[in-house]
Formats: sequence, C-alpha cells, structure tokens
Amino acid sequence: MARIKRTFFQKPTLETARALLGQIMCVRQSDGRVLKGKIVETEAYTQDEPSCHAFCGVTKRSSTLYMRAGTLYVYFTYGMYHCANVVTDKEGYGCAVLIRALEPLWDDANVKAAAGPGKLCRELNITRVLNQTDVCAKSADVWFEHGQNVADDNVVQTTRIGIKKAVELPWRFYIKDSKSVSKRI
DNA sequence: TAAGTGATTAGC
DNA sequence: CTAATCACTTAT
Repeated sequence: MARIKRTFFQKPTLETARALLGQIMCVRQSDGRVLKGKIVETEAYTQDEPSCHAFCGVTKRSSTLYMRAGTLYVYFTYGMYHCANVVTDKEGYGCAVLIRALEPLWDDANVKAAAGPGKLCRELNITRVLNQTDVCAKSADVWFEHGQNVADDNVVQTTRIGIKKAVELPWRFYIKDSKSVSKRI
C-alpha cells in the first residue's frame, strides 16, 4: 500500500479534511504490531477562527500547529483523553485536521472502538510522546496510506462537535455509510 | 444530562 | 500564583 506524501497535506485545511476520508491511518505499537484504520470522520481547524488552538497565536501547545504540513499534533484534554491531528497547508499558518474516527482494520476490533477522537487515541495508544511526529518520515511510527476514494454522495459535511466557539462553521466531514462514525446529524 | 479529570492559558 | 476553560466519554 502506497504511503501518502507531504504534498497531500500541503493544501488548504478544508480540502485536506475532505480528502482524508477513506485514507488509512497506521500506528506502530511498542510490540511492533501495526494497527491500521480507515478514516471515516474529520474536522478542520484554522488559526482564523476562535475554536482553533492557534487562534491566540503561538503558545507552548499551539506551536506544533505552525510546523510544516504532515506534522502530527497530539494534545491532552479533559484530564484523560488525547486527540490526534495532522498539520496542513503552509508552514507558519496554524491549522490542522482532527482525525475524529476510524473504521478498525485490525482483527478482533469492534467497529465502534475508534469512533471518537478520544477513543481513537486510546485504542491506538497515541499519546503526547507522538506529538510533532513527521508522518512523512520513513522512520515514523505514525503514517498514512492511500485507501479508497469516497464519492461525494457518500460524504456528509456538517458542523463540528464539542466546541463552544465558531459552532456554525460546517467544517466536519464524515462517510455517510460508515458504522464507525462517532455521531451523525 | 452530569460528572470526572488534569494540562493549558490568561490574568493578576 | 490562581482560576477558568476544555476539539471527550461514559453511565445515569
């Protein structure tokens, strides 16, 4: 399976969020096993809108968002969960795509096992140590592979979940016929 | 619908 | 330093 190259992420965040649907996220475990899942739900965040961590400029946490496209941004929230994003667009512009749900491709996984950003990271053992991983580097423990393209009539574009600001922006995408989506409209 | 949980950030 | 906030999940 072909790995996704950096140019894929060097595009506007919304475009990348849509294009990531159907692609495969891969995470190497400490025992050497690789867990793969099809991306079925994403959200876009850019520094121009207040719900983005980069909205208030560069801080210790948000600095990752300003790195080059293809950088993994992992943050810890609500005292017990991690969320995984991929930095997009131009270096120096704080933005990323949140990976919200995967359809598990490994054996013995429940279809709902990675249906939500917190569950996804718990299931794949994604923690802050993976923050700033370059997913385009050969040696990386997290990377993306080309899956199947998803037709427009099988994609739902709607508002993002769990945020307090800029709630009206329709920057969430999910695959309509997937059972692994966290929440539907 | 509410509570649990702790890092992060802004504001003194 | 303190306190509010938070891109979540699970069990009522």
